Amino acid sequence: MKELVNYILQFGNLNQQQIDLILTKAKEKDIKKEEYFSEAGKIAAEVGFIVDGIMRVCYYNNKGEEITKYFIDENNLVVDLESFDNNICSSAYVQAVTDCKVIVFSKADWQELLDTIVGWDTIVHKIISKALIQKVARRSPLVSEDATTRYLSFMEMFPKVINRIPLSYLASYLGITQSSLSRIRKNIR
Amino acid sequence: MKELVNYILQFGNLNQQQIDLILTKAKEKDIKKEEYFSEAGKIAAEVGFIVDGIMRVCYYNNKGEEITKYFIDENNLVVDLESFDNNICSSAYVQAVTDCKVIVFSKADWQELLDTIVGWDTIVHKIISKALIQKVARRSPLVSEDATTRYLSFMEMFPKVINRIPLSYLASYLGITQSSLSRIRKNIR
DNA sequence: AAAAACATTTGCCATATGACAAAAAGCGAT
DNA sequence: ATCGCTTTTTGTCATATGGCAAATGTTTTT
Repeated sequence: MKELVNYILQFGNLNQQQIDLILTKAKEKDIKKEEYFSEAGKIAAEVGFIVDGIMRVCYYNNKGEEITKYFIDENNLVVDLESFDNNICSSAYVQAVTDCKVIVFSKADWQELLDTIVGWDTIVHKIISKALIQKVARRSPLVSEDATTRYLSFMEMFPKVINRIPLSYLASYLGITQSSLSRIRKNIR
Repeated sequence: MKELVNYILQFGNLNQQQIDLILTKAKEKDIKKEEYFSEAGKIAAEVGFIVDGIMRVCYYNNKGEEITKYFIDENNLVVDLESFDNNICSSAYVQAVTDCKVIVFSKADWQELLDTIVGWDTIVHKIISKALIQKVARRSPLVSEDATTRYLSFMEMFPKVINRIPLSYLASYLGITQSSLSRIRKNIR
């Protein structure tokens, strides 16, 4: 739980009592490779914090292709915000790409913490804003760059991730086919 | 100012006194076509609300091309969050695409409102989260769709915007060249 | 170790998009 | 209406990427 506490304290201060309260609600959970953290068509029920492993957020586009919207790795929150906040069914699902260890909070517990701990809502908002800004910042450049540049940027940005994920997932994240990506890799060597 | 008040009240309740206080800080401002609302290399100094007109958020990529990251139109907030929140220089700039009428708040006034009005921070966070989620949702599909699909989606999503913006801006938003976009338009007719 | 299942690479060809330049159309100022 | 400037369209050709299928490589199961 140490990682979670460190992560939270980056965004604001809490006293020991508050931290302890948060930790009473936290449950460790293992998610095996390829299993789901949350599913499309359901309402997101948990907030998670990835201690170890990589997940991906996906959806099916109108051509029926499975698209990886983004990867989430260690020391990051994983939650389908739109679904969680608004109690609406999600159009996306979150799947473990590798075996994952996560710390989860149920929706009810999460709400209770928000109601109980003064300042917790501010911290949560900061965490979420930062994550969203990051998502936009990562996804946006993909639109205007060519495939090779996208791959190189990804490698630079996530050197630790790139060798732990299947080629096909990365290709769909980058918006290219898996054979194109394979050729790009060959050209780079 | 009616539009601004309506917009705000969608996200939470405020009493008349609180609304009045907010309005004392609000200043109307006209920005002519092609003028800047905020500039790259500077720290964002204002939060704006577009009453009329369209703006675009841009940056130069590493090839020196000007990229339009997104368009913002009527009844939306315009603020460079990363720069505004963290007091860091922005890498992006915001330019009026048409003549614009905006309501602006200086950073100091904005901060004062946050400190004074109970519940205002929650409303602001909701507004910002929603805007960020929307940005991700709009930008993401561009990665995996082909150019024609991107254009059609844009048309469907922003029928009121499409005829008020130059082709070149839209092309850079969609991640294609302006001649490709021109050809795509021809094929659709 | 062999077989089966899955992931990646490669070949071949079709197609979409880019690059560059010129022509055409649109628009504002006089 | 005309001129000059900007935006959009079009032509030509080069190139990147996609689609599909086969071959190769890798991992898992038995």
